[in-house]
Amino acid sequence: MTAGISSAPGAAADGAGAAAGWAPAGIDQLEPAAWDALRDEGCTAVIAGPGAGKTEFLAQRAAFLLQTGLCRAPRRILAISYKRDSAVNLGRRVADRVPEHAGRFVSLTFDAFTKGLVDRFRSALPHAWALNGSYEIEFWTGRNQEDFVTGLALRESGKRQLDIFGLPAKTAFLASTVGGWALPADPAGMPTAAADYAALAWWREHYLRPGTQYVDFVMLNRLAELLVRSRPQLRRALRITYPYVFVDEFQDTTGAQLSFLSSAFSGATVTAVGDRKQRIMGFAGALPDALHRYTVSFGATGYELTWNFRSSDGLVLLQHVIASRLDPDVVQAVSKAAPEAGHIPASLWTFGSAAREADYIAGWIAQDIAGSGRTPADFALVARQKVADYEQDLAAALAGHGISLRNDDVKYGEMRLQEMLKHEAARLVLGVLRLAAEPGGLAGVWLEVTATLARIDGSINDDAAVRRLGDDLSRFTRDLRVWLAAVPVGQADPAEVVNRAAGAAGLGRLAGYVRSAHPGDDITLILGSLTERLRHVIPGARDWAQAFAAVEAADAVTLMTVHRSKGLEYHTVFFLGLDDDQWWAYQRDADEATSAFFVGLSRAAHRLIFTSTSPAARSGKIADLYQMLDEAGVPETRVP
DNA sequence: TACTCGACGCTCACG
DNA sequence: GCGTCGAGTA
Repeated sequence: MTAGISSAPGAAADGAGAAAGWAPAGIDQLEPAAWDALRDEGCTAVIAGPGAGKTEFLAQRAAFLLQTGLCRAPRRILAISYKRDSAVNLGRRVADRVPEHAGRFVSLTFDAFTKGLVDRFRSALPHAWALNGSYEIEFWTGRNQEDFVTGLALRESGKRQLDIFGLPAKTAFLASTVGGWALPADPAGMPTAAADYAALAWWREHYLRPGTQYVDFVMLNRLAELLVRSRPQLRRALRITYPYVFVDEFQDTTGAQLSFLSSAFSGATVTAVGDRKQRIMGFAGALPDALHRYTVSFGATGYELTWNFRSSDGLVLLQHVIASRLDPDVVQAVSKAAPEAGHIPASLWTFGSAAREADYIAGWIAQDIAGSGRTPADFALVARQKVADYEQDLAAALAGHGISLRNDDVKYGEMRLQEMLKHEAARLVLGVLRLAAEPGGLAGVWLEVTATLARIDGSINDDAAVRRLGDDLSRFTRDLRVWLAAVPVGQADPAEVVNRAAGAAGLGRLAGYVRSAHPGDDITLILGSLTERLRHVIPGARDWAQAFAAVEAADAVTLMTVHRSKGLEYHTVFFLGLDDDQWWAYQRDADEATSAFFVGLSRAAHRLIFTSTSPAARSGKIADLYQMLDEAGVPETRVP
């Protein structure tokens, strides 16, 4: 854990001397290419395949810059990610590694950063693009965009031709057409190119208008880009504050984001990390060659990390077969994972029916858990898409062995399960229910619930008031327990159960609290979602305690799409549905589909099992994928 | 009210 | 590629 520490934390000294003596803290080893990239004083493009320890590399690079004084106080490092989760994770990792400098590491999503610029410097926007009052953020659907393009084509030509301008339809209109147009400081002249003309028309309809102005995050990005391009003072201030910029998952960068980076940070030292082989956001506007374009325009030095800290030898060999298909020049990765004996690294199981598949997988997982001490959370079931198709059979089969299945992607009411379970209000209500159903033994839940109640009450620092809240809570849960005891699980109305529990805080006060503490969130949506989730788990529960625990499903086998699995890892991964139905889009973009295949299969650390219920798939549209498995020597088992 | 036909989403995402 | 949903028809 502490191997390799040779620089005292905080012993920041000047320049090259300190840099030469610096060594990473908190990890055992770093591969040579990572060392070189980490100490490079210019812009870098770091190719990091699955399991390369991207987050750790960035955290160590941050430690290097902060501890050696290359990034001297009060200057900061700006780290840009795409997902909120990733931004939070990276921030946390840096705080772990260099707590004394954590305040100078700013980890944000791309959209959070650009929106923040527009909000803080809105008065500096060129007159023609001024924000008049408070704007509204709109989430336009593909349909909205298509209607706009159709309408524009109709107005301009009288002909109902979608692609009259050769414009992309659906969500690509905002991502490419609006995102691809740099706002002119003075929009007096009419753009001549059709795409730019359409982009301006979009701005006219939604933004350059009297009354409320509507934007989405692509438009906020364009406004932020205009801001830094047209105000040299702001650009200078940004570069002084953030001389170092990190961009994670660079292969997912859109054209708009790349243009923002160039306008805002072309003088800064940028560290871009990514892997073209994991580019699976093309349909949402990610550029096909973002890393290459960045390398050219920023004059970045390329590095390739080839150690894989996640996957065993056999799996790394399999990954190489698919990686070579995506990039013939790819360097063979080297497994640095602790080996585990006794596993067949990869196999392919084929079944006669979906029911048989679910039964067999469930039994196999149960047996493996019983014999190994692993927990359900060590297993993931990954599918290309439409995971809901699998959920019922698998959940029932696993439940037969006392194992629960969690589908983070599924929406209950208006919210995704993952989102809902993290929300303070849902956690409060669920906590109250669990306290009522399981008296004693849930100390952590008690603390969380009383803390939330104190925040709602505004009495968090008033000991007497907090004690009173605790007493009220005891009384409340006791009454709720009596009520629950009188209602059998199967016969209760979940909505009433949730509403009663919400009464612990007072429904009106809870709603008011959510409005002020979580602007934009809606208590009725949250409680509605929790109600639906409860309704969903009740049939499988023997009593209330079981039902409430099942809502959270903390130790469960996870079922998810390839897209959600990105960045995660599991001991054993089942890659479900190697058939034409799941992979119908293969023909549309074989490269992106192969990348999705690569992302999904590279989540596995020790065991990977592909499954199919369609014997015809081997010679169907995804014959290529099967051929790669054959090439890698993956054995096939026909399960009767 | 029952039926047909055709368009469309699927995979992500934001304070 | 296919299931789902909405518009249109009788």
